[in-house]
Amino acid sequence: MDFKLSFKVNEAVYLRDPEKSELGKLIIKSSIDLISQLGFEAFTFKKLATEMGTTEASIYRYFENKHRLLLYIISWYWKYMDFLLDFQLQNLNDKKLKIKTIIKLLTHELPISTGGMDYNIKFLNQIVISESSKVYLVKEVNEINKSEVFKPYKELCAKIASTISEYNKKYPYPKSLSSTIIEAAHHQQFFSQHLPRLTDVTPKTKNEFSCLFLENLVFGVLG
Amino acid sequence: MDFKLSFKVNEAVYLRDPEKSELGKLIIKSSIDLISQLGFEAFTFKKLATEMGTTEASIYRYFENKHRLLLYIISWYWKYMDFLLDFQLQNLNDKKLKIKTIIKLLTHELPISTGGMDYNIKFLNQIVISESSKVYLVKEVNEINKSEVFKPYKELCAKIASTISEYNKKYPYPKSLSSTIIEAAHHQQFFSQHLPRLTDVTPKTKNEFSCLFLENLVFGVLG
DNA sequence: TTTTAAATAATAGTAATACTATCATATTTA
DNA sequence: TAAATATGATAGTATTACTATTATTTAAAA
Repeated sequence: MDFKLSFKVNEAVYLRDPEKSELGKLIIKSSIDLISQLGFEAFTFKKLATEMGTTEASIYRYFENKHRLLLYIISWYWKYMDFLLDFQLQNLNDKKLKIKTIIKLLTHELPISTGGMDYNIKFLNQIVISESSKVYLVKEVNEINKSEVFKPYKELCAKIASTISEYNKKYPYPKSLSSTIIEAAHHQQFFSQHLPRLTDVTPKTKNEFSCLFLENLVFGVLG
Repeated sequence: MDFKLSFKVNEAVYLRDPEKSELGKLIIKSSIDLISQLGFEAFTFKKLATEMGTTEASIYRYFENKHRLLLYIISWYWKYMDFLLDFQLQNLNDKKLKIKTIIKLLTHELPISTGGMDYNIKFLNQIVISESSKVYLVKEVNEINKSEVFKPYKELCAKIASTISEYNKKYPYPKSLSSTIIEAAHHQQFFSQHLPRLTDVTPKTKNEFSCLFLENLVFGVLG
């Protein structure tokens, strides 16, 4: 099985499409490595350029600033999740199993053959957990939102919401529950790693914890 | 009723205790105003100093950097919430009502007579919603956590968790539910303001929405 | 194949940020 | 009254977050 995964990210996010050149793809790949290593605050275009053996100016031709670059990476991830969701939910008829599959997808490192994948998924996962909320928790959120760059997140959220509504037609908050489990999946994973007192994680449940908590939560509310 | 609210924030957060001088108190007050106005990313000590009519150097004598200052503000808020919680839960015997009170506290602008309060609570609230997760979503989280500066958050979380356990002794994830409702209270408020498609907010429910969603969620899981 | 256009590299430069250091002066405390 | 402490005023540095210019390489069109 030889294939390439590629997703079209909204043009407003970049100045030049990074998927369309080798340098562009290297920028994304290297950013994922470097952001996961340094954290978003310490990550700079200078460091990225040095790491890649190119210049700051070259990177600025692709992205206006590092926030846009992060937005690109996170958007890519949301599209990727959307794809995986379609892929894994197809042929599933059991509605409960559908929701369980969604929760597994949200709380585990993503499964994919490394063959078709240029980016380090383990690192991408860490970035999504620690940095994704920084793309919208900014003063300019309303401005940024106008260019529809948050669409992938909204679509993912809507898709999960429709699965929730399928499972329980009467539940009144499918979208809020959906965004809550996405966000909770991230912060429960973060907390269980770094601030375990904010969770009920135990050494034994370590890897399964966030998944178990969310399953209990979701089926608790939905019945 | 004439009183002053003041909470001891962990010494590791500051270089000099801002509660102990007029300049210190002005730093906190002005920071709350300026961060809520500019957002944390655009907020700098230079701008704060200019706003206050003092110098950068003076502010650096109180806080190592702006991240520590934010941590101070957020810690103060957590302690304040803890106090309000004690205050509002005292004499309440109905366990369901206790949880409802907690959710109201988390999802509404905080009620307090302006008399005893130096800080702008409306602004503080906006900061907590938009910026609070930035204090722990950093690469140095483990290092920072060693100095116990996240204790106020953990204690608040533990307090809410114990109320949850009181209500339903068998529920296995009181702390995770607690941190989840705290975080969800913030992001559902943020989303319903800025990215409403991620929620089920309606023009009619606007102000009550996050509260209603969380009540439904919590009593859904806890029975 | 040549011409042309586009992408990248190399280099330089600027304003702002995130600090650190020094010294004088004012204020408090011993 | 002396000594310690807090603040103000000023300066300075390394890094960040860009923008601009020109030369060189690579790719596309004629």
